[in-house]
Amino acid sequence: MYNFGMNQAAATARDLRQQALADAKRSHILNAATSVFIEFGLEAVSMREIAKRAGYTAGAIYSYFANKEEIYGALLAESLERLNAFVSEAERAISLNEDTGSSNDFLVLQKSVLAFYQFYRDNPRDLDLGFYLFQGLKPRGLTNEWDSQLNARLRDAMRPQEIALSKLGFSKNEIDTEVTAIFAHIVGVLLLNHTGRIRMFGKSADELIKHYLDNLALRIPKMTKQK
Amino acid sequence: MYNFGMNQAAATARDLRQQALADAKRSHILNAATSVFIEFGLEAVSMREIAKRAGYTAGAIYSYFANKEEIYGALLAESLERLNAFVSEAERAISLNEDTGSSNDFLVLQKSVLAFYQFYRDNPRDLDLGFYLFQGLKPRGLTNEWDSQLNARLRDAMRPQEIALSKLGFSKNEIDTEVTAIFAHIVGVLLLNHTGRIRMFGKSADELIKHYLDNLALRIPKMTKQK
Amino acid sequence: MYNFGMNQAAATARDLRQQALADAKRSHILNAATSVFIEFGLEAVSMREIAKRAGYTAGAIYSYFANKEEIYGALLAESLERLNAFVSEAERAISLNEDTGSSNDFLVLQKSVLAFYQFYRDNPRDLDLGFYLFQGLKPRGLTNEWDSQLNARLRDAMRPQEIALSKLGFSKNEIDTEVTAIFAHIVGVLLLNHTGRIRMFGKSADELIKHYLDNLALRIPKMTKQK
Amino acid sequence: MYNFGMNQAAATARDLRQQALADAKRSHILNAATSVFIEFGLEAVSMREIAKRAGYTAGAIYSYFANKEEIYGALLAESLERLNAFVSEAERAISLNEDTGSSNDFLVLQKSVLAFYQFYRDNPRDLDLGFYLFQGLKPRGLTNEWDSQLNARLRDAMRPQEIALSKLGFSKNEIDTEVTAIFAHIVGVLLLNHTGRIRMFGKSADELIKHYLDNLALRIPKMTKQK
DNA sequence: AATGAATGAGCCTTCATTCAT
DNA sequence: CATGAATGAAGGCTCATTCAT
Repeated sequence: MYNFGMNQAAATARDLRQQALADAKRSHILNAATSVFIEFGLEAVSMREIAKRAGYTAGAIYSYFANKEEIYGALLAESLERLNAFVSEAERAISLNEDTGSSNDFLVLQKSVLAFYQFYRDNPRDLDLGFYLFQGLKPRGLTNEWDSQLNARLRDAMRPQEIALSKLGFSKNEIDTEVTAIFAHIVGVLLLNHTGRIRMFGKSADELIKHYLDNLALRIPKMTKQK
Repeated sequence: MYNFGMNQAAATARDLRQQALADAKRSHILNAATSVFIEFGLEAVSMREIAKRAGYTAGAIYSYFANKEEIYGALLAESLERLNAFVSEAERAISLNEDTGSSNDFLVLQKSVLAFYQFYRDNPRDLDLGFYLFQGLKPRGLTNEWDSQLNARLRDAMRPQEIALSKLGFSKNEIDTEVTAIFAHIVGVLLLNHTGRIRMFGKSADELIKHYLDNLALRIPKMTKQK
Repeated sequence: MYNFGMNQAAATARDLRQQALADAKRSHILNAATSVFIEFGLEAVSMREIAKRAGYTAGAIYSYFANKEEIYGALLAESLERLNAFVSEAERAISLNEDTGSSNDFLVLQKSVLAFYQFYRDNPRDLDLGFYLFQGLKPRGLTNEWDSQLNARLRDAMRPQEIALSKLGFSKNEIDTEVTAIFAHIVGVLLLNHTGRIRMFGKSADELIKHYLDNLALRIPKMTKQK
Repeated sequence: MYNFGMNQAAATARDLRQQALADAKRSHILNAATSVFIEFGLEAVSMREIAKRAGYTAGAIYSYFANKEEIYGALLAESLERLNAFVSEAERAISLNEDTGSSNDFLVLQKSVLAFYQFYRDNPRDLDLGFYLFQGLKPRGLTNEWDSQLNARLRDAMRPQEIALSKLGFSKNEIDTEVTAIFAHIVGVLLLNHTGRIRMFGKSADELIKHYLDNLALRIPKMTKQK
């Protein structure tokens, strides 16, 4: 009520500090969850285990997350952020040494696709999490709003591809098709690769992605027109 | 155990009979497991539930399967059998009203790919199992030999595609690449479809598969040569 | 399947024995529950505690009862059986040294009411259970059928009163009213007594019941008529 | 804590102010508890819930109440206050349009009994609390002094009945008996009604109370004498 | 071979309460 | 004074697995 000798700014500052602290702890718990997840897989991620890793009692976690599904959701969100950061970084790298001409558009497309692919290739646990996103999240933990937001972030990571496709002369409808197909293909290849089943075919994941991109190049309207 | 006054031959005959009986019961239990699985999904497949369906007690199952993972493995094998049966059936259907010419080879390729895809599209539970094969199976349930055998059956289901590709003029190496790519693509599309995330892109699974096959047609060596 | 050297009768005998054994264990668990209940009250009756008393693991209880509420229900049913046994016994005691005349009918009424009252006065834990019956049982544990059955057993315990009232000339409607009023009064007195609040009034429970019966005597149609 | 340069009088004045403040806050918390209790029942009254309603954190409550049981006790006291207010109000309503004569005394008795009954009939949550008072309150929350005080308030609510009975010619001893019996009867009827078990008898609570009052009328000394 | 009892570990969650800040 | 983090105990329940019979 009373605020003797503490001005509004100080109070706000304290709130901010506390908020930051809480965020840090949330983050700490999330890290614990991630480490359990990495070490033992998703089904081992129990509240008890997370708490143990984080140095807490099981009950303490509930100060930060309403339930288990919310933790999963947060894990997922964080993963998608990293994906986006990675993709953006790749895009920026290209822009820096860009030259002109439509050939560059395809290069951007390539790099964007590759970045998406490589992120999951090099971070297999995020792939697992991604699969979980696509399958297991219970309604409680994944409200429609949450769901939309996560979907949106996933699409964000594919935005560069869309833009590149657009510049390359694909129509709106074609873009949707190609982007979806690219996504599906990457997912398929990643799954094959991640589970080691790809050995069964004697091919490498990188090869397959390259193959797909090469064939995609054959379908580029602008290039085709130029012919 | 004891073998009072029974000669070796008789004993062997009895063993055989008993073996047959045991196999039949194993099969019976597997059927029960499958039905639970199909009806309620993989996480509902508990020992108790399987046993109940099979008309047994939970404990009884352990006379036939060492543990739960072994059942999962067997479930998987059975699923792959059904996949192969479905694909073979599709192939046979084509052969019956076959006409001559290389256009028919592509038709066979198409039908083979579609059969593979449709099996999992229409039997989502088997898709779940398939993902489980690729991910969750504990070593206990999946010995190396088992693994190879399951892999082999999976490849069997893609054999018709390989043959068709061969007839269409693809080289050995190209065949491997294309088959792997097809497989990856189908898997990706199925995953997208199964989890409903495909809606996010405004495309249908069938559309995507058709799109892929259409593009594949453009790469057929024989057809290209004919031009 | 096969039943070598064991005739049907033997099999049945074994089933019966097993059934008896299971019943005995159910009963054992119920006793454990009762003892916990008596010692610490209803809210201390947890599955873990019951199990501990019974010498079991918590999970083991679920072989005999589907859930906690079912245990409560069984406890209750058993309590009502004892109530009925007690009331019947009191009734029989009267019949033995019965003399004729309507005065005897009132005696029966008195004894019936008293038996009901005394059972709960002398078995306060059954009273607690009874209150629980009337209040707390969750739907799961108390299906409508269960509920009806328990209600029926409760009414059974009041049947002697109804019959006596009938013999004493009360009409059907009057009987219903009086029986309900008697029941309510007994319940109220028992509650007051059980919780010790009755001291607040400087009266004893026995006194109050006597008072009620005395006043009831003044309303007896046959006696009134005789006047 | 510290009292730098402040004389005793000033300190006392401040203490008083603080005491008043603390009382107000206690009251505020109690109101919150009451509202939770009325809305969701006793078992929903958790420290967290109370705190939330009061705009506090759970921990803050402990500045005003030693523990949960103490809150229950206070809740009870407040409930009894409302009961008394209701009964007094009913009494006052009669006094206003009073006429003379002994018939009015019985009317007052009737109204007093009815008010008591109706309060709990129409406020079932308070009935729950009442039962809790009579049963569940742990020693911690209910010191002897507390207990006496609550008892006293309960008796207060029956004072009008006692006075009316006295005016109607009942002796001291008879009054005690009748008041206790009335209380017991009301409690029994309320319990039956509240739990819905009354349906089992095909009677209504109001009917039963009326029945009891009618019979009580037959025992009124003054009226009997007049006859 | 099959039962059914039993275990023991595990699950998520809730709660009153304490305490440093 | 009030917060919010944290505890620790408890709650009901499920499940794969084992084992005597």
